[in-house]
Amino acid sequence: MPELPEVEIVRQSLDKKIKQKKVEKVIVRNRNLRFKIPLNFESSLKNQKISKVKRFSKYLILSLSNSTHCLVHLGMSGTIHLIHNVKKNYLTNTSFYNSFKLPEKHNHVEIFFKDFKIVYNDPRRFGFFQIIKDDNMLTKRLSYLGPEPFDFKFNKDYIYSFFKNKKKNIKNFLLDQHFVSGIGNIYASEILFLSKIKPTKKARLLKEKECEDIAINSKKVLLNAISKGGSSIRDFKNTFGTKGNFQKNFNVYQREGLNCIRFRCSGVIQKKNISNRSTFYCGVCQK
DNA sequence: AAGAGGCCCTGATAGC
DNA sequence: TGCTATCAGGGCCTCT
Repeated sequence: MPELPEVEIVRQSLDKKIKQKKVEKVIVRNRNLRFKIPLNFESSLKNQKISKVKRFSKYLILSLSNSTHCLVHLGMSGTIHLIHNVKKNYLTNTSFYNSFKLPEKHNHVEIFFKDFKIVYNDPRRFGFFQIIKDDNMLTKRLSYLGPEPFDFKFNKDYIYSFFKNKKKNIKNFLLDQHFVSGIGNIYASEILFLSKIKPTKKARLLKEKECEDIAINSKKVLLNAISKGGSSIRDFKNTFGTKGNFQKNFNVYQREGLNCIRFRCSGVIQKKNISNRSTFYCGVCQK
């Protein structure tokens, strides 16, 4: 489900809702996520105020009033649902919230606030929750990640020099969080399409101009996705239950066999497995 | 050290 | 209808 733009959408709606709110109760129904949720997880959250909801790459960070952090990753299939006290829903204008029905299964973590709760649902359980002791530990925990595409460090020179002597193909590098963080399988294909680069091209063969295009188009694709509310394939919704719209803007992803949208290009969109992830590209205009 | 591949897990869908 | 195989937006671990 979530690449950087989807996580950012969740962050925005979550921050609006729980900033400065106190956690009243925590229920963990299944501790077996990617990492086992420790037994003291509940007590580390309870009675803490959420000072802010932040995000880095695909990680959500709930910063708590005692300067610890709750690090959250949604994995492939994690979603966060906002559930209001039912009684109050009839009295207030909440069609907004009611549009997001809580699934029946896989609600692993519930965090209660005064008059609502947030529920973490994750069928595949690739996501996780971790308590991080302080800012230093948080920095350490995330230090393996490369710059986000928005970072000024993610520029032509960085990319070009990183790719020196690298034998892997460019598609794999866009997915490599050590190189750049936040891009996932959908947006990797989209970025390469805009950059007119074939996903199987070896990284060390990229020209400086192509590296520059990657820097520019990575920002462009992700920012555009955020502005459209993320991509709602497989029903991604933000915490309020509103669907994103970016999937209507896919140029190549899930468009196998359809015509290339590029002006005067006669190509047809191809689908190819690269390291077991499906990859879409135009066989004609991406070189 | 870089790179390839397997694995964690459930659910939806396609094909027989 | 019911079986099996394949695929899904991520990332960690191991092996070479």
